[in-house]
Amino acid sequence: MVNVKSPSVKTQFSSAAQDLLDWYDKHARQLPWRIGPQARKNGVMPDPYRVWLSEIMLQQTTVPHAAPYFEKFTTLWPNANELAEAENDDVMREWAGLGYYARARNLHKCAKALAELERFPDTIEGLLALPGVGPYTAAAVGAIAFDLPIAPVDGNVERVISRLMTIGGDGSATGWAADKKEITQCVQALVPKRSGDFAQAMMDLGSGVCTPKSPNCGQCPWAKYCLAHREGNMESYPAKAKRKPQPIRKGRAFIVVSEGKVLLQRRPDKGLLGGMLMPLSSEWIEAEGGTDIPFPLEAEWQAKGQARHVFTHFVLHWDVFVAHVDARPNSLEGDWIAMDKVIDSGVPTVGKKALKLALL
DNA sequence: AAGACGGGGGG
DNA sequence: CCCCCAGTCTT
Repeated sequence: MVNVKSPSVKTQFSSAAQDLLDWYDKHARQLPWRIGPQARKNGVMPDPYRVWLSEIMLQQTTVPHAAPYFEKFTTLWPNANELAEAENDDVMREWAGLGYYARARNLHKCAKALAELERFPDTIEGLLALPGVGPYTAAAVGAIAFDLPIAPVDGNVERVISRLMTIGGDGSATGWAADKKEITQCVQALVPKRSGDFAQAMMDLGSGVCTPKSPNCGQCPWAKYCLAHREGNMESYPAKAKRKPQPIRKGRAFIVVSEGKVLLQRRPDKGLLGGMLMPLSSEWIEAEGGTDIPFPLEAEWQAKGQARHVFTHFVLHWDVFVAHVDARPNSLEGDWIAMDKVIDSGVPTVGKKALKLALL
């Protein structure tokens, strides 16, 4: 256990933090939601709304994937009040493809909560009270938007600190929960006055230099402090989580086309792909052999192949069928979307795969 | 403490 | 193909 209060450790940490800031001043990524280090030194601070929006999008999501969504959202809804007044269907449609759709529902809920407040919460407790904002996001927004003296701890920070201090590597005796607590204490002890830039520097370092595999230690401002680097054992930190094999679920997609339009239905708010538009489908079941799934209506169903999609905890094998019918069946509720528009109508990626098989 | 919850990128 | 994720909420 590192004693973060010992004077010699404090001195080392202070020097390491400064080295990181110096590196960040030279190498900071330019990102759509970011105010660069030079501007921040001149007193320019980012709009908390944009910081919050970016951090929600960046949960379990890479910068290149999130960036175009950020541009679209801020164009459509430049502030929390505008987002609060949006139709929920529009918010869900624009989120389609980003994944973890509970984030989108919480995003809209949060915007409505923000619209009721006099100003954006600028304390950790205030931020934590917002829907969809957990310990990481509260710390990130607090530090980046308000320079609160706190360090957000995400996967990048865990990896960087794990290596810097050789905490929680393969074969750690203490267990990951205790290791993570120690990592959090360490990075908190490192936080300098420029806490917002420090937080962003840690993300840039983890993302571009202290990468999970083949870290670029030659470019790292912390190589001279890094205990894992000294051991030459960087990739043993942090310990890799053991992964369970994912079961296979099977089902059938039923793409119904009538008068040049395709039927989509909105899924219930709770659960997988909650609140999203999807083509008709059977249930997705873990089944041993073949599945005998009934069709939802009498028609000439044409088999179009199998869409495969990896979810968090299972793999879907989705047999896609299409039927062209003369009249819209009265028995089927939903939205009818023009065939040439339906692929980009706000359907999650798994639904897109099935629609492409059926229509292209 | 464990499970649910998407999707894409890299080697 | 297998690895890695810029987490939060529920149970």
